Amino acid sequence: MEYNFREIERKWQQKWNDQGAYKVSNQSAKPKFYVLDMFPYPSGSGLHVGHPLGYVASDIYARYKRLKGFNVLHPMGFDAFGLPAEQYAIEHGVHPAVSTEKNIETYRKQLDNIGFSFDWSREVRTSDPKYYKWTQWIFLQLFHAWYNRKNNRTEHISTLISIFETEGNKNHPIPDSSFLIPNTTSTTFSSEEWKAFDNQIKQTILMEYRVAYCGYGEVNWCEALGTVLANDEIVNGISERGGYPVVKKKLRQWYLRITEYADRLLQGLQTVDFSDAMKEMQSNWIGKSSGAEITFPVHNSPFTIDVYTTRPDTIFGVDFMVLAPEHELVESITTTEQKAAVEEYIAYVKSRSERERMAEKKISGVFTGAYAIHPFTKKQIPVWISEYILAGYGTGAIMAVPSGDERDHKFANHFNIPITNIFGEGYNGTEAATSKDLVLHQSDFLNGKSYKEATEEVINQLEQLGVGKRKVNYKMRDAAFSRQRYWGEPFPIVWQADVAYALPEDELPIELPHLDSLKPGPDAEGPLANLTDWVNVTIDGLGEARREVNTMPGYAGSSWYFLRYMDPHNDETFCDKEISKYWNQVDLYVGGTEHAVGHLLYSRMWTKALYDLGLISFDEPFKKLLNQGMIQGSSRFVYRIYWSIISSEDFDRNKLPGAFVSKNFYDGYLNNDDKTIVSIKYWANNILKETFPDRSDLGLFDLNISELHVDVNIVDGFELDVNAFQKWKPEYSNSKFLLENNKYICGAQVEKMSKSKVNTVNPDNIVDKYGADTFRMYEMFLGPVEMSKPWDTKGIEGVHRFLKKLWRLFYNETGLTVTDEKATTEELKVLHRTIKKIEEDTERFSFNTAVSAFMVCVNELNDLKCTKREVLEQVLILLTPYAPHISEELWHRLGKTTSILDASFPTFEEKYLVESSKEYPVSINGKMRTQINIDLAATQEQVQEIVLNNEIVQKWMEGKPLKKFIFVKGKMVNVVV
RNA sequence: GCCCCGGUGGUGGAAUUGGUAGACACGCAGGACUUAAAAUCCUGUGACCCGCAACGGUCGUAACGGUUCAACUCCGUUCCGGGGCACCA
Repeated sequence: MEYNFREIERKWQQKWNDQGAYKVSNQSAKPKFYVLDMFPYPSGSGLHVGHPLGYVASDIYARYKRLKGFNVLHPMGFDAFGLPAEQYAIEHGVHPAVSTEKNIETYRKQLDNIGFSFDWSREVRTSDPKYYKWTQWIFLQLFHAWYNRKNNRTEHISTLISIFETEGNKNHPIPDSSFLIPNTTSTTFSSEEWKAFDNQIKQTILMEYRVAYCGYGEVNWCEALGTVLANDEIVNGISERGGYPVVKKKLRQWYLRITEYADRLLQGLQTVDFSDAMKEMQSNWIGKSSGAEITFPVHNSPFTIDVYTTRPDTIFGVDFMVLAPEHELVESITTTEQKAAVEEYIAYVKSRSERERMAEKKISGVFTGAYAIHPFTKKQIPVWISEYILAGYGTGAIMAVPSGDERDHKFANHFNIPITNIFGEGYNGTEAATSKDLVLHQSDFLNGKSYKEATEEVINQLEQLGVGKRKVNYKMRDAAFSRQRYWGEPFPIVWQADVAYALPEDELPIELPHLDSLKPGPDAEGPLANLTDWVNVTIDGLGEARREVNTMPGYAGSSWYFLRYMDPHNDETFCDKEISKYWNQVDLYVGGTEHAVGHLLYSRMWTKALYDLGLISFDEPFKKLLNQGMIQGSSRFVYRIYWSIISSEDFDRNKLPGAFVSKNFYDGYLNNDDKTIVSIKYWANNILKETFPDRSDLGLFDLNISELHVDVNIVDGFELDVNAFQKWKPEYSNSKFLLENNKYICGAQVEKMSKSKVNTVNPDNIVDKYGADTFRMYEMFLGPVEMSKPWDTKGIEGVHRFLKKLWRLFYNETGLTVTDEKATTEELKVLHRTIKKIEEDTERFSFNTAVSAFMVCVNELNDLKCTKREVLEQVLILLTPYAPHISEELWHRLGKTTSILDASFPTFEEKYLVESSKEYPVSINGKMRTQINIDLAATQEQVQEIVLNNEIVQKWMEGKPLKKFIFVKGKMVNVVV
């Protein structure tokens, strides 16, 4: 009986599916466990071997927990809305709905091949109206909500209105402190004033408080994509997708007021089990810093400059000030003499694209001619502008302390600004003293004080003088929440006279209308603006209105999908509160780090808002996050000669065959190795002679070789399958190959796995060749899940061999060999050692070492010729999460009638691992010297005596006196002499 | 520039708390079976040295230094690779 994995796997996948073996109920006496994968975006190129890495890991854990007696929720779905889907549709001339459907089907098939235990009856698709009805609904809750800073809660907007009606907004200032009440110069209003405002003004004011709000702001506009991008969708100033230039543009945009949650998002990190790297990435993104805002009056002028600094203690070291070139005060304070220079500089900064400003690092700036007055010394401080100060951060102005800040120091040196040393010997005159451990000098009342003391003291002084205050600052901005796109959720919003009105909840979903052409609308609006019939509506009680034509961004649907899995078919609510109370937080969330500051922050914010509004009962969505590494592709290259030919008259270039040289020759060519170049040229000229026998005038003019990606699937290791290559690229079917050792050797490089680099490996091929169980175990065997590594199919044979070996523990040529005999102690030792190891390794997500442990176990049972049912059954259960198909098959072949999926995880029994005597490793001065067999019942004194009397030990001690005798963890001893 | 992670045989990687470095697998070499091949199985496999033997010695976890009876593991400095953030005050 051979291990026929194809038949076995097909059979069990079918059976499990038919029996609904993975269906999970919302009611169970068992404890719950929620294992979630980041759902994939179904791209046109299908799944590659990198995608399932995390899914295999989570599937193993989910199956393991099931064996451990948990009611496990392990769902899967598709993140089907968003820019990529729209672009794919545009490129392929197919409607997004159609191509998305097709891609999902491909993904589904590929996923099914691998034998995951997903409960597909709970599948969600963000582009399904039944799903996005609730995305829209949640949006409305956020629109109807405001963030109450007094109690740090998201509340319904009605509570804000009643506050306004009784006391105005004096206790709840507008979040944007520079916002002025329309037709006034005030930022506050009384209850009487509120009551007197007309509806439009009231709505404008309320908009300033809403959690989901609309505002005008500078956004990242991408002309080529015709849409706005979020900060985290831009890489180095160009769009992440497509690599198009991005410029600043003022547009009406929806935002989520995520900044109000900054502190809670930060504090929440302490309650969740994320990796330190992930936590750090998020807290860096939130970017909380504390310091002071200080006001500097401008000499001989009515203006003042507000700066934000994290080092107010260094205030006596201020030698100059710097404003962002875009700072609003620049024009007002610049002196007549400096006007020309400043204007020239501002023009220069404007002429530089965002890209250039980011890429370059040279020091530039110009003096405004103005002076600020130091709040304590009353000294005059020159005010400069420079592009290294950004208008968007802090106040857009700084007090520069060159002796304490590296960039300020370089700036001062560059422009010969004298530097005040406030750190005494701590500052060496050549580079800034950035350490916080230094004591202040030349700092008046702060002299001799440390960073901490001085900061306290100076802020108190500033506050007393009324020229500064303690200030906490965040780097994070509110999240842009609208896109000028088609393929996303429409907003349940209509506009009338510049006021946004929410559509009633019972009209949801606002379905995305069908659109044939996806070209952007007029005035930088999305494609929906073209659909005038849909856009213009008449609303009961409101009259004629215009629909919001933006759609929601990709992260809208993914910010709450983990809740929908709990109760996916509910038409009454997004997720029944009792049910979400049962499943509660996601116990294990598996996915890549690339979502660190996008999706993960947004879903954490949504969860907090929903929690505040009383809709769910927990405020952190993910208890434990496991980051899987990326599987990179290992690209292969061939090296083609470009024919540059000397000829006296025309010839048919089409007849020229492709000419490829093996890697060795290419290396020689790169290194300018004369011998290699001569031999390549000789070879190439021979090809010319063969191809054009009657043309002796043809000759190679210059050697020019370039590398070409070649499909990794036709390369065995590094050796190219020449025939397959010629089949793959028919234009090279008559190509010539310059071989080394009779082989064509390819070059290699580790790159991101992508279709364009033809280095993708389709899991279907691996599964077909070795089976899903082998594939699953091999993906784990590759290394720790968290680590990125290049895909390499080479070692897969070893894992496959392991499964065949396992099969032969049950079967030989004649049939089933399993017996009901009692297992020997030796055999039980092997079993229990394995139980312990598998349990420990699975619990700590060390799946690679677990796979190794299985291999050791089978090798040992094989050596013992173990055929005992008692042992083998338990091994199968252990193996189920890792290789479910073969386990289930053998389980049934042992005569079981119930599924192994419902077995329970074996209990480890210590007694089988207890030994009566053991080899004590003995080290002398920490160096391993020998092993001595000692009865475990021996006391420490007896062990010491035996060891010291040992011949070998005595030889090594060479008669030196014993200094110390150390027992190490009860398993070895160290003799110190 | 700053922050984080990492660097272990020919290769992927083990070593969970400072306690026998190199588990497991690939590759390679040799052998068994076979007419042959595939498949399978067995043996060897960090480097160097000594020797008839070995259950002998020395070195060895990027480099250097430190702490310790004992360091892949902790500390310091440097180099290299990967990722993140970026004139963020």
